[in-house]
Amino acid sequence: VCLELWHACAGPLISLPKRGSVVVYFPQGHLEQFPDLPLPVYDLPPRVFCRVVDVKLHAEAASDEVYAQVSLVPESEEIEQRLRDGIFEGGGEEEDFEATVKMTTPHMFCKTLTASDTSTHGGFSVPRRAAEDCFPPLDYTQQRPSQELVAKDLHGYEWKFRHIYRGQPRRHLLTTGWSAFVNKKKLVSGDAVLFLRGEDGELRLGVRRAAQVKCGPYISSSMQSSVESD
Amino acid sequence: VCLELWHACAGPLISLPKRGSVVVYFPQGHLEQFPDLPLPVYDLPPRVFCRVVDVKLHAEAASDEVYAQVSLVPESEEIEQRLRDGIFEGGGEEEDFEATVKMTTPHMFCKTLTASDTSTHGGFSVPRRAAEDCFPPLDYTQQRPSQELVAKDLHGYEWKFRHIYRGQPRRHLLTTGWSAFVNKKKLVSGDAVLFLRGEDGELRLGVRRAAQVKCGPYISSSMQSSVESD
DNA sequence: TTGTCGGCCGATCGCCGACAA
DNA sequence: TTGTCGGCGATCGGCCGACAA
Repeated sequence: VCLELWHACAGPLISLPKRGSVVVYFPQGHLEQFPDLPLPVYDLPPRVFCRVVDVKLHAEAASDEVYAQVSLVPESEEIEQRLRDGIFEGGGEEEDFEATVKMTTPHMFCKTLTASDTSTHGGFSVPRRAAEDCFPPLDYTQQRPSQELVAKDLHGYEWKFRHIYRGQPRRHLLTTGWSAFVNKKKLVSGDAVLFLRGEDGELRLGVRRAAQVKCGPYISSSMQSSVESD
Repeated sequence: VCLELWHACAGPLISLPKRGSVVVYFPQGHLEQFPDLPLPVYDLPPRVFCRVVDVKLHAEAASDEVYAQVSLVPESEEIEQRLRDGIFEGGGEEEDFEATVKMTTPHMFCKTLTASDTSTHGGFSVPRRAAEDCFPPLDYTQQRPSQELVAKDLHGYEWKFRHIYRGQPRRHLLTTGWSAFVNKKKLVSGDAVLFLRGEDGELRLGVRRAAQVKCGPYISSSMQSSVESD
């Protein structure tokens, strides 16, 4: 999974702990996901100091929803006590990925889809700055310059679009290929699409759904066995 | 869930134990569904004699796959021993539902879908006997007699079809409404559709997917807690 | 008896610039 | 600069009988 794309899709509010850092794990939050769990969990402490041994980035195959798999191992009581006393060694600092992305990957844009963008009547209207920043330059000497764009999503799947500069006044549009993308990703007006040009010039794209009723972040049970493994 | 329709969809190879009967439960088969189960399961006996206290019929909302929820309670050791000795009281007899259905519900048919049935080019060709057995009679004095059919699926959802008798030579067809059904149920050539007219004359329909790679029957963990409850 | 096809017509898709916010 | 619309050509869906398996 492309690191920059993952964070772009996750949005600025999401930050992840660094691998090797220490975080506080609240079993209660985990339990609320499994009210019927047949485990003897009544004596679990309210919080456990854990070392982050791995962070894996994923995306739902069906919805493209991004999530992270954070593997934890409980710290020894000794270290735990020192942490409790305020001696934070390798504490739970997080990476400010937005800032990093802005510096190393300036060629990115995110647009909230309009009714016209998602209707079957036409294509996608690309903001001028976005097209100039992220897409390969067109041959503006032609009357209606166009090219084929190829962009990979979080799963590595390649999407093809016809990018054309036309109309009076002139504007950038994605036409052929766009509706297929909207349909497959089940995008609706209000959702956002984002493009991102990597250092290598490779184009990537992702989606960010409009805010909706959510069930809160899912905490998988495989995390639990990591905790138990100590 | 309609009892006859459930068994029609399940097919002739599926039979269920009667409520109140005694069956042999193999924990091993259950465990294979949960290789990572964090339970102390090493001392489970290879088989447990159980009383069937309930049998509930269900169908997957997404795929219409039928499955049954069989609630078990372990028998006492005493009865278990008597059963072991060959004294079968209320043993695990099963209902031959196919035979019962054939007697009480003769108005049923099952057809494997052809390429033409599932193509977008046309509708569904109804076998003559099927239409005459299951559908309300048409007014054959008309040149192209037709009627609207309404049929409920396993979830109670009503599907509407235009049933027409036309062509040279004459044949029964389902036209308007058929493609919507094919799309929603994601039917492909090789799958089967089945119609069934109940005693009350009400029409029902179900699907039976073509044989494919399966993961074997799913054994839910709620069954487990029933076993544990003793 | 019924599976597939060509013909045909209407609905929808999707590309275009006009126009205005 | 860009969101929405009318126009319109191409494609597709879906109903029909012809024909043959």
